[in-house]
Amino acid sequence: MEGPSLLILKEQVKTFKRRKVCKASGTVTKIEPKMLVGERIVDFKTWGKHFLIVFKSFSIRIHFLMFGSYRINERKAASPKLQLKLENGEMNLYACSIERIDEDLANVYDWSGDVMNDLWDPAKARRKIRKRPDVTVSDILLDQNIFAGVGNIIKNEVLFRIRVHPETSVGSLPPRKLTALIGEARNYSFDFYRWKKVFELSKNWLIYTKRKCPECKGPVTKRYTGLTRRRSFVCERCQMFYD
DNA sequence: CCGGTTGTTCAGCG
DNA sequence: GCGCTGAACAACCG
Repeated sequence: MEGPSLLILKEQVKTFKRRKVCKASGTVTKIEPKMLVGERIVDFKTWGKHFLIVFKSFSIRIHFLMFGSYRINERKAASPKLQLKLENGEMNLYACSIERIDEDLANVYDWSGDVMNDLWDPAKARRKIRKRPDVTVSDILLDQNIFAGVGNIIKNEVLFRIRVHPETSVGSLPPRKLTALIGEARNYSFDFYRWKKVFELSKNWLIYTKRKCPECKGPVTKRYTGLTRRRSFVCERCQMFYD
């Protein structure tokens, strides 16, 4: 689950804000669900792929990883990692990682590193990238310390949109291409968000899982790129290799 | 029905 | 102590 999906979740639970937890249960082991009972939800926040339930003196961090899912005021067959019953509804979280954060969130998260946050700072991202010229664009986009919220789908679509090959090292990018990469990481994330809300995300993929390039109609090749070895779909003709 | 994956952490190694 | 690799986990789709 990539960053934009968490913004959608945040909207779906906003009616639970300022509500108290009436019941809490689940198979989670890192926290004791019962400790949440009686606590009032102060806010919901996201940082990249982290979904944060903020209580008065602590927060709960949810990470959905690859297979996590949720239901709001609905359930599915599987037993939830965490189920919260509020005064006005319920939230069911499945197959996710759940941790308690006792520190002040301001000391844990740098909001300017989240591509979808109002405080996103592209110049700061650029400075971080400049320090690691040998890293591939594939790996740099997936680096949560630089582009929190970007996942493998966003990576693929951003690289096609700016016509850069996934195996290009960031140091060899012309300055304008680097600007485009940073800009499109945020820009495509918002397109992802808008399309996902209307169930048209996959319909709008240009390169991800595609077999034919939408531009030149040539073949799309599948590679496992960078140190992360994540899937990359690439048009070898349109996504020029700068090196 | 099996293979693959919108992701991350950690053990084990040299 | 480091950087690197691969395993582990998980659930659903095609």
